[in-house]
Amino acid sequence: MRKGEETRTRILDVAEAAVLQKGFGGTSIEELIAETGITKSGFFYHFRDKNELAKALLNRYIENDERIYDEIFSRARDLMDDPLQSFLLGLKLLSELLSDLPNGHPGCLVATICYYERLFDREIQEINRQAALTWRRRFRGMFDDIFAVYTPREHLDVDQLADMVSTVIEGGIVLSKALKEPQSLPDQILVFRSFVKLLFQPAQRA
Amino acid sequence: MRKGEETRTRILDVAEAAVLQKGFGGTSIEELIAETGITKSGFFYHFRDKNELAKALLNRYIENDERIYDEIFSRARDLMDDPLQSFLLGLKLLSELLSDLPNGHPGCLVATICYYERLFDREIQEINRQAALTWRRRFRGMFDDIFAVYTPREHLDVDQLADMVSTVIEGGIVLSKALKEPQSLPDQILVFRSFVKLLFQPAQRA
DNA sequence: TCGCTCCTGTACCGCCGGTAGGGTTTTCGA
DNA sequence: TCGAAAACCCTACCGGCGGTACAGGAGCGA
Repeated sequence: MRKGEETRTRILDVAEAAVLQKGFGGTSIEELIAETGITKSGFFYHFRDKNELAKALLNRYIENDERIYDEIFSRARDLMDDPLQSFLLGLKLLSELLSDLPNGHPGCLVATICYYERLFDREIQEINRQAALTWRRRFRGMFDDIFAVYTPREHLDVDQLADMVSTVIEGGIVLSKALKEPQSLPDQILVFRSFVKLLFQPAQRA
Repeated sequence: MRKGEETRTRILDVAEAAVLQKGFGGTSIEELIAETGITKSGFFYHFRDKNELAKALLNRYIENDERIYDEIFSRARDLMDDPLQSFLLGLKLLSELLSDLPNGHPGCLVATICYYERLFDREIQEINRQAALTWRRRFRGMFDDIFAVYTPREHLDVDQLADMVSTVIEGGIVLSKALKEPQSLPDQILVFRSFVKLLFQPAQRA
């Protein structure tokens, strides 16, 4: 029971790092069992096939992702009463967290799966879709709170505005990886932060 | 000569569609030769290995990508004298072009390769990096022109602002694919367009 | 007619995903 | 403490795939 969980976790750890570097197709099961110090039979005891590994990997990734967002934005809310200031602080904290990663963001599994769609069954694609929808709901809630207090200088759809957070993060990850500049991702988040600040700044200024 | 080029192009066409749907690892050479109606020997006559196929694919994709941006933004410049208005129009045209794709954007090869880095040699990674840097230079040039005329309401680094265009496009593609909502990508570009408009809007307004 | 481009055909190698099935140790609850 | 379930290991095998090797042939321009 306990031991099984641990081995399973170890496989997932190794697999996650490999998949984010080489994609699913580029990650072989034989390489995973070699690094985990397990046999092939042992692997297939835990996961029926590669698809089930992908599902477990994705679910764990999403869970962890949500936990991080929860922590950051609830801390921001504790420090700032105003919904706009709280959101802006959250973006700042997120940017700092990403800046502190020594090798940059390792990559997003949701994005990886997007570029692999045909290889996986509908269930995984649906998990992926739900993850993106959860992001939308999360940030939409924050923008709703902001709209209750502030009037934007430009009319924008709230869902699209909420999606912009995910867009900037996913796009920032891609750009960071392509450029081999880990700092790009946190920088892009701060640029987006400036845009949000601008959007809710009163039109008339002294 | 002529015939060879044609076959090569046909292989690349089939490969590009397959790679964007399943990634490189998920695309088998055997499947490519089956669809192209060629033999394995024929394939390896044109490409030494999968890595060379990837290189040819990437180079062709980037070339085509550049051509599209050239067309859109030069048309926008023809229609608008003002650099800001011209850029805003360009974003609009880009958004419309992407809206008209029946199945949404098929995916960006540069992003695909990012998530596959370890599978390819340094040369391909460098091509990828140069592509992202070319995007930066292109949009930086446009923002430089805008800064010559307008004063932004918030101080932002020009390179980071230029990168934001790529970020939004790449992120929009990922989100579009994850959500299975093709309209998200053009929508996100328009949200970004509003941000740019806001950034250069005079502080004082009637 | 020569030679080059552009292939086809055949045979083979080793890796990988996955299956099958038997055997062994570890763990934990009754 | 004992027994059963959990958590593996071992061996053998299959078919697909990336890639190699090499022989040969059709078409075509000089």
